[in-house]
Amino acid sequence: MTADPETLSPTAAKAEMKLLAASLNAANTAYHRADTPEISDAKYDAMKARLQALEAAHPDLSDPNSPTQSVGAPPAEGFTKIRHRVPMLSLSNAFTDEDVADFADQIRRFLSLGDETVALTAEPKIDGVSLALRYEWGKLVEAATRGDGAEGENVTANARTISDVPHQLDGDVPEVFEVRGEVYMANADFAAMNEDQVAKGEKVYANPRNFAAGSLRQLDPSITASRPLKFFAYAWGDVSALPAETQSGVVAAFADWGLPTNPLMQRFEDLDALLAHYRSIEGQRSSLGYDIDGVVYKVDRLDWQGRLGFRSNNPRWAIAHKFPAELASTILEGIDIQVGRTGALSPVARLAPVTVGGVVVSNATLHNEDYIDGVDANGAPIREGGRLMIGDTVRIYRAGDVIPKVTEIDTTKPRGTVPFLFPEICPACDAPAVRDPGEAVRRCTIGFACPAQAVEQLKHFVSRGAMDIDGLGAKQIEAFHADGLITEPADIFTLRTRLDAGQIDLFRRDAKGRPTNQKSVDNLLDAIDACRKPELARFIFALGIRHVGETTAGLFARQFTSWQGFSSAMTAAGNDPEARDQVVDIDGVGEVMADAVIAFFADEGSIAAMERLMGEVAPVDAEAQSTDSPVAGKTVVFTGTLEQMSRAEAKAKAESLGAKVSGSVSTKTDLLVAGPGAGSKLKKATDLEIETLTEEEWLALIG
DNA sequence: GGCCCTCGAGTTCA
DNA sequence: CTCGAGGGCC
Repeated sequence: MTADPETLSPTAAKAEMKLLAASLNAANTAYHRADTPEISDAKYDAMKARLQALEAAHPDLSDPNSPTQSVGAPPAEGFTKIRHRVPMLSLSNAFTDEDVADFADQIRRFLSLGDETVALTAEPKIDGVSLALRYEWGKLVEAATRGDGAEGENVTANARTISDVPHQLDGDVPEVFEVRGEVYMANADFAAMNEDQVAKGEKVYANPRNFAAGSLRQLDPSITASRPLKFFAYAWGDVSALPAETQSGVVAAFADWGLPTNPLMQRFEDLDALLAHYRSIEGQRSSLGYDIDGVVYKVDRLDWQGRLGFRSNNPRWAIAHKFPAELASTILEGIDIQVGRTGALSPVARLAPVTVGGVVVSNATLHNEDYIDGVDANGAPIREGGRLMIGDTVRIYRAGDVIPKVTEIDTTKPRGTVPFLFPEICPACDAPAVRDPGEAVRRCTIGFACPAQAVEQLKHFVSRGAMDIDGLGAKQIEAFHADGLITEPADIFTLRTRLDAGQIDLFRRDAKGRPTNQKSVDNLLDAIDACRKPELARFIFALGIRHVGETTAGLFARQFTSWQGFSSAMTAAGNDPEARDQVVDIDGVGEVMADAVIAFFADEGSIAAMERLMGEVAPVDAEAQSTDSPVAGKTVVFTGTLEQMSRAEAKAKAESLGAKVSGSVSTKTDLLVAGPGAGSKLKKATDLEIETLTEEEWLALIG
């Protein structure tokens, strides 16, 4: 490809163009599949430039579908997003029989059931990938992965290639029915497929779950079709009606509709029988033919599921009883210290690589200084052998089959001899690192001035739950920070003007440190511009104020509704004890959180950084507390004995309707719900002329 | 003051 | 996922 495009014969030009187009398309596919290493970016750019030159010289031969034409159109760099109408939550875990008994007790208490039996279903927990299938009038219309639980990826075309997934359900199916379940790959199929992959020189997967996940997320559905994926249906999301009043009834309906369901699912009224089933499934684990990592229990009655409702991240009516994790032994070769966003110094174990649960692990978290010393927060020993020494043989496992953890020292092996001295200065900036009394964590003391903390803060700023800037991930932040192009959040938004003014050069690296092209620079700047009007909650979260996570940021956003309202309230709280009290009075905010936010709004450095940032972005006002329920925004107190529900249930219900539930009557109380036996609170409420309702009246009010 | 629940922060590997 | 710690209840 050296001949001058102008002088090339049309036949030769056409042949070369065809070849180039094919290579570029292949490279695009490989890149987006992120499967196998392909040609370098430099070579890609050169080939593309050559094709463009040829097309310019021979416009009559140009193919309208040429890969050069896709420039300007959004790259097919992934799947479209689908917002789950009902969030796809994870389950809380039980590890012991006692945990399971606690789970059952908690349900009984929450529902005020007394001695009534709670029937539970039990089914194997498939180690695969969750998938949501939306059926309308029995016809499959959409399939989505779990994603972060709120938003997943649209993998409809891929799901249609799975033979276990019916395109059409049989029988009497509600108008809208979103079936949820697990996509998995059988062990035998996995072994055979991986052999194929080796033969073809393609990527080898570590375990069936990764293979299933990789297969489901292929951009080319024909590849998904070639993978032997299977599916079990066990749950549902958005539905117009339900075919039964119990968990087991709905799953039975699934089977009638033609969906595959797990044959080992059973219903139990007796806890011992339930646990026996757990042990039976555990015994069959190796002969099932597919990977499972525990047994899931669910409250069978759906009306009870409804009353139990949800905690912030998981339902109260289900739990996963996990099998004991696989352990592996390896040598502790050293301990590294990482500096987090808040300056926390976290020790990480450097291990001789070892395979655990099908994955090679060479690092593992050690949590904190005490953990290395082998003691808990109270100084009580947590492991035989005590303090970890470099050179020890340690046992590790992957917590939740993901995060490697060091558990214990293998005291049958020769012990290490080198003690680890926890640093008292920050390894990133040499500033003193101090451990406050009563705290487990040692922290670098200079905040944003520490380069490690600054980078972590910036990463947090652009991260998914925060500003979520497409194409500006951790790697890019590190690179831009190292080049001095981005040293604080506001710098992200001035990249374009600085580039236009010729002050900086962005044509340097992409995610992998390879040269960028005009297109990726344009994409990045457009993505940044698209984030100039963030939701208030995301914006507050992005600031990275200590103790203010996603939930608390949301709380502040709903409370103050505007950036102006929030920032002026926090500034005022710094100067006026009464204003501070008002912040502490917000339900869910205490002294520590309030002071952290106040300190942030009083700090000169952060004030200046925020001012610069506010010149670039404009957070959009949040919705005030929902107002469409009769109790929204009201402060409610429950007293006396509630006869139709427990205190916890009443509180959860009231809060879900936008009410604030308080424990004591004050002038701020709007409503007192008094059951039999109400005493001083009722008297106080009457004295204060606060509206008082019986439990029946309350239930009538909220419908 | 102690207990329970929830939230925040940090973590691995592909 | 896990641990530590904050917040709120008893």
